[in-house]
Amino acid sequence: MQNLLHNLNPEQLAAVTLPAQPALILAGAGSGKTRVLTTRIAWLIQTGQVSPGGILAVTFTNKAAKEMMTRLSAMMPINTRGMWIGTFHGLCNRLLRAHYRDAALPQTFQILDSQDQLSMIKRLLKANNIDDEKYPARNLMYFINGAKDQGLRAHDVEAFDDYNRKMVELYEIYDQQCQREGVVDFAELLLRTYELLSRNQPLREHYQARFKHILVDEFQDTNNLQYNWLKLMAGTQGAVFAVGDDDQSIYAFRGANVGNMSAFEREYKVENLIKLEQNYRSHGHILDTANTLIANNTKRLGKNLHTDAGHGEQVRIYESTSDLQEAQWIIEETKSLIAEGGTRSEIAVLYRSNAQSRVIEHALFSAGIPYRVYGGQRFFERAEVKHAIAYLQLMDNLHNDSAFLRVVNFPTRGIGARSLEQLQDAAKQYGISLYAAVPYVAGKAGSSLGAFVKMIEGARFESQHLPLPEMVQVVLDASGLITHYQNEREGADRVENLEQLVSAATLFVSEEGFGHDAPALLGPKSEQMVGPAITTLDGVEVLDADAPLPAVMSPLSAFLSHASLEAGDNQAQAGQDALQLMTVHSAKGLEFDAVFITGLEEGLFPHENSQKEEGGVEEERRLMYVAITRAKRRLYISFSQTRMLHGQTRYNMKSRFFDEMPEESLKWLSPKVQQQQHHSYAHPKAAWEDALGAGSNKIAQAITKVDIGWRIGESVAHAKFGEGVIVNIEGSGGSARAHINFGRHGMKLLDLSIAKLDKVPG
DNA sequence: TAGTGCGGTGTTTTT
DNA sequence: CACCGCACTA
Repeated sequence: MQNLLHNLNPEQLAAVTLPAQPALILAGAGSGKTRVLTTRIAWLIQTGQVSPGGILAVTFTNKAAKEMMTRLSAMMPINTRGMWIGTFHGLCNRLLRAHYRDAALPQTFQILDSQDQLSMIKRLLKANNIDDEKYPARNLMYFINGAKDQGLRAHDVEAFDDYNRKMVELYEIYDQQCQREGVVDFAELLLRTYELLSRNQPLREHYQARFKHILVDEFQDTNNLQYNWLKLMAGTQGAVFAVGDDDQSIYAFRGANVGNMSAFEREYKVENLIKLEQNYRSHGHILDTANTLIANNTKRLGKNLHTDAGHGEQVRIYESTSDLQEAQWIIEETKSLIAEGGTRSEIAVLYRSNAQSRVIEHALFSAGIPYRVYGGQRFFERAEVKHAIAYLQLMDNLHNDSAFLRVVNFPTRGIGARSLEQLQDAAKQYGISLYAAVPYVAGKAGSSLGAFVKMIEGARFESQHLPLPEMVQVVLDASGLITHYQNEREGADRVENLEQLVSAATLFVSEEGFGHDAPALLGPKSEQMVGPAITTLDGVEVLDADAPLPAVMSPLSAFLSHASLEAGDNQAQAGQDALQLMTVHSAKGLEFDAVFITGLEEGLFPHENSQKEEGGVEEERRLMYVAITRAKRRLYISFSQTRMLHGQTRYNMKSRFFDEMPEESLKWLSPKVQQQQHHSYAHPKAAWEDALGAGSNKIAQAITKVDIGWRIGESVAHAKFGEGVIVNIEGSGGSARAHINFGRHGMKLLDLSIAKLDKVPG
C-alpha cells in the first residue's frame, strides 16, 4: 500500500483515495491520468473496498484498455480476472453475447465495421432504387450513426421535411436488414445494450449492484449514448469516477459531447472535483505555448498546467516556401537531432490531415531515414484478410449477406452481376438471405451459385470438429484464396498476410483461454454453451462475474468479434527505431522528446471546413493544444507559403494560431529560404522555380503577371480583410482581378484597379 | 462476365 | 495527386 501511494502528488493522492461517490477528475495533458486511474483500482481492491468483480473500467481504445491491464498487473499481485476492463464496444459485445436472447439477437450475431456498414448501405440504396446522388450512402451512414449515438431509433427521429423523412425511412429499412442478417454495427452494440438494460429491470439492477465502481477514461470523448449507458450501469447511486480533459476534446465531429462533463457534474451533484494541473511531460516554454493558445477558447472548465521542469528551449518556428522544402527542413533537423544523440522513435512529425504525409514520406525515403506511418491500413482491414474473414463469417452465419456478396465471386467463379440480380430478386421475394435463396435460382447462374454453396458447406463439414487455426487453414484452401494470390504477380505479401491470419487465430485461441482442441464452430449442442457462465438469480439469468470469453462465445464468434473490434496493428515495422509520422488526432495520448507540427496554415490548420461549423475553430485550437502538449523537450512548428493539395498548388497564409502563442516562448528560425525569398523580388523567376519546381505553369503565370504590379503567391494587405495571399489572377491590365485568400475572411475576388491593396514584405 | 479507362471527389477516426 | 465508382469493350 505504501508503495502504491507513494510518489503521488497531493492532487493525485486525493483523487486515488476518494470515497465511493461520483467524482470528476480534470486531468491535464501529461498529468498522470492513467496512473491515477490504475492506482485507484488497485487501492480500492487492496483496501478491501471492492472485489475485482465489482470494478468496471471503460476506455475508448483497445490500446488504453490493454495499457490499464498491464499497469494493474504490475501493481498488484492478484490477477485481473473478474474485472471488467475494456472499450465501450468490447464490453457491450460481451453483454450481448451473454444475453443474446433477451437482446433479440442470434447467438452468432456478427459485428459490421465501418467498411461493411457502408457497403451494406450502398447495397440497400440500390435494392430500393434510391437515387444515390440525392441520398449518398455516406450521408445516410452519418445520419444513422448520428441518430444511434443519440440513442434514437428510426421512429424516434423527428423529420421535418421530405428529405429527412426519407432518411428516417431508410434508417428503418437498414435496421430491419441488419436484424435479418444477424449483424450489428458499432453504434448498435451500444444502443442494443442500452435498450436491453433499460427494458430489463432485474438485469439492470443486477449489474448496477455488481459494479460498485465504474471508472471512465477520456470522459470528454463520450457521446450521449455512451453517457446514458454509463448512467444506466451506475444507477443513481453509482460511484462513477470520470477522468477527462475538456481541452483535449477533439472528436466532436463524431458525436463526442464535452458537455457530458458538466452534465455529469450537475446530474450527479459531484462534490469531488479534482484538477490535475501538474505536468510531468513538457518543458516550460512548450507548456506556456499550449496554455496561452488554449486560453483563446471561451468554453472551458478552466485549468492551467504548470511544470517544475524549467523553461527549457523555445519553440522553433519555421517558414518554408513549399511543402517540399518543409519536408527537407524536417530531414535536416532530424539529422542534427540524431547527431546530438536523439532517438528516431522519440521524434514525431504531426500533420492535420493524412494527405500531408506523402511529401514527407517521400523526402524521408529519399534521405534513407527510417519512418513509421501510423493510421494506415491495419491488419484486419486489408482486402485479402477481409475476404478470408468474410468466408469465416459466412460459415458462422449463413445469413450475413455482406459477407456472402464479398466472397461469392472472389476469387472469380463466373458469378456476375446478372446472376446476383436474380439471386437478390429471389431473396427479396421470399424475404430470405442470399445464401438461402440460392436454390430458387435456376439455370446456369443457379449451378454456379450451387457450386459456391457446396464449397462453403464442404468447408463447414470439414472443419466442424477442428480448432480455430485449422479451420482458418481449411477456409483459405477451400475458398481458393491462397491459390488466387499465389498466381497473382504481386500477391506474395497477400499470401503472407493470409498465413498470418492462421497465426493470429492460434495466438487468439491461446490468449483468450480457449482449449487448443476446442472446436471453432458451435456444435449441435451449442445452445448449452452459455450454460456454465450463467447463474439464475430469482429467475433472472445473469452472467457470472468472472465468466471467461469461452463461456459465452464459440472460438470462431469470438475471433470474428475480435477482428471487427480490434483492427490490429498497422503494418509498419514496429520495434524498429523509426521516425513517427501521424495525424494530430492519432497522436493523442502519446508523447515524444521532439515533435514537429507541420502545415500551420489557414485553411489547413485550422482546417477550412471548421470555419463553418459552430465551435469548429475552438475544436481546431484544442487539436493544436493536443499537438503542442505531445512534446517533452523540443517543439518545432512549421508552415509553408505554397502547398500541393489535390494536385494543385495552394497559397495559404500562416495560421492564426501563431498570433495566439506567446512571442517570448517562440524562436523564429531565419533559414536560407528567407534570403532567397527576398532575393526573389529582384528575380521572381528564379524564386518561383525554386518554390514550385521548373516547368510549372504557375511560374509562367507568376512572371507574366508582374507587369500589372502583382503576382500569384504575393502577400497583400486589405483595409477590411486584413492580410491575404494572391491565389490567382485573371484578366490583365486595367481589368485584372485577383482571387485573394484572406484566411479567416475567406476567398475574395477583387478588382485590382479598384481594391486598395498594400504590399506586405515577405 | 471480366478487365480497362475516364471523370468526379477529396478533414480529422475509434469501435 | 490518388482513389473509387461507373461505363464501355473483348
